[in-house]
Amino acid sequence: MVTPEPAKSLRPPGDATAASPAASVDQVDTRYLETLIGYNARRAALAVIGVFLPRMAAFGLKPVAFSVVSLIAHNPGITSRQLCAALNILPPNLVGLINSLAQRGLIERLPHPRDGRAMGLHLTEEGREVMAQAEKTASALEVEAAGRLSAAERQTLITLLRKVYLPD
Amino acid sequence: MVTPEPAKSLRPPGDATAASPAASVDQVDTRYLETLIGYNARRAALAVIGVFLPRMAAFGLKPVAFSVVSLIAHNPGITSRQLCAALNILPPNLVGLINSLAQRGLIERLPHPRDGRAMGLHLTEEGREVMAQAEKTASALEVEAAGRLSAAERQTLITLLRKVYLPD
DNA sequence: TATTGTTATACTCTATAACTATA
DNA sequence: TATAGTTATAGAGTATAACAATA
Repeated sequence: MVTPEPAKSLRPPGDATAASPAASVDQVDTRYLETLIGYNARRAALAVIGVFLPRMAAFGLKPVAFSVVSLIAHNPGITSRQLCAALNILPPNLVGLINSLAQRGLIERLPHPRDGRAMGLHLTEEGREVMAQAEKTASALEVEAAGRLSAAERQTLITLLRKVYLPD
Repeated sequence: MVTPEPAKSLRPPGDATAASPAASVDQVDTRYLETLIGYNARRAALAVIGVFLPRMAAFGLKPVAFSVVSLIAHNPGITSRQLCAALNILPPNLVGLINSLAQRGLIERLPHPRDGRAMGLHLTEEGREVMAQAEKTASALEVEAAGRLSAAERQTLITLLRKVYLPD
C-alpha cells in the first residue's frame, strides 16, 4: 500500500504544512486566515450582506443605495460630494445611483443655498415612507444576521470595527 | 434674510431628519449607519484591504489570491472544489487564478490520490518561500491596520466576527 | 445520476481621464 | 486656480449556463 490512510481531521497544533506529496485533504484548515482581521471582517461583511440583499430587495435597495438614502434622510440637503466623502464612493459612480433614486421619486435635488455648483439632496414624502420601513427592516435584520451575538457583544463588535476604519 | 444661518454641527440627540427645505449640511451625521454591523464590517474590511493591497503587491498577491495560496500552504493536496467551499468562491472564478499561480511557478497540480477527476494543489519550493514572506508581512500588517486595537481587543474582534459569519 | 474542472459569457462594481459650470 | 457634478470608458469582481471526464 503506497497510498496512506486518509489524514485525520485533527492536525498537530503546530501546522499541517509538511505532508506527503500525494496527500489529500479531509477537513480544510483555515486557522491561519482566521488570525487576520481583514479576512474575518470581509467574511462577516459578506455574510451580513447575504442576509441584507434578499430582505431589502422588497424596497429595491442594495447596500450602497440604502446607505445613500439613509444619509440623505438624516442629513437633508447633503451634497453628492459629501456623500462620496462619507461613504468612500467615487463621484462618477454615484451619478447613476442618484439619478435612479430621483427617477423613482425617492429623492429630489434642490439648489444648494450657498453654492451654485452643488445640489442639495432631500427625500420626497414617498422617500421618507420607504426609508422608515427600510431602516426598520435593516435594524431588525441585524439581530438575525448576528443571531449568535448578545446585545452587549454587538455593541462591542461595532466599537472595535469603528476603531479599525475610522481615522485618529 | 430668508436663508438661515448655517446649521451648527451639533444636532439634537434625537435626529436631524426634520430641517428646512433649503438646509445645507455642515458635518455629516452617520450615526444611524454606524449602528449596523454590516456597514461597520464592510467599512473595516475595505480599510484593511486598503493597507493590504499596496503591501502585498510586492508579492503579486491580491486578497483572494493570498487566501488561496495560504490555504494551499496549510492544506497540501487541497482541491479547487474545497478551496471554493472554504473561501466562498465560485468554481469558474477560481480557474483563471489557479492557472496564473501555476504559470508563475508558485503552485503545481498533482493527480489526486483517490479521485481521478480532481487535482491536488501543492506549493512549489518557490511558492513556499514566497508564502513564508507573504504571511509574515500579512501578520505584521495586522498591527498596522488595527493600530488602535490592543492584542486583547484584536482577539475579541476576531472572535465576534467569526460568530457572525460561521454557521452553527 | 452526481460531481470536478472547465469554457463562455453577462452582469455588477469600482477606477481613471476629461469635460462644464460655478467658486 | 480649484471644486461640484457629469460623461465616457476601462478594468476587476462576481454570477449563471452548459459541457467533458470521471465517480
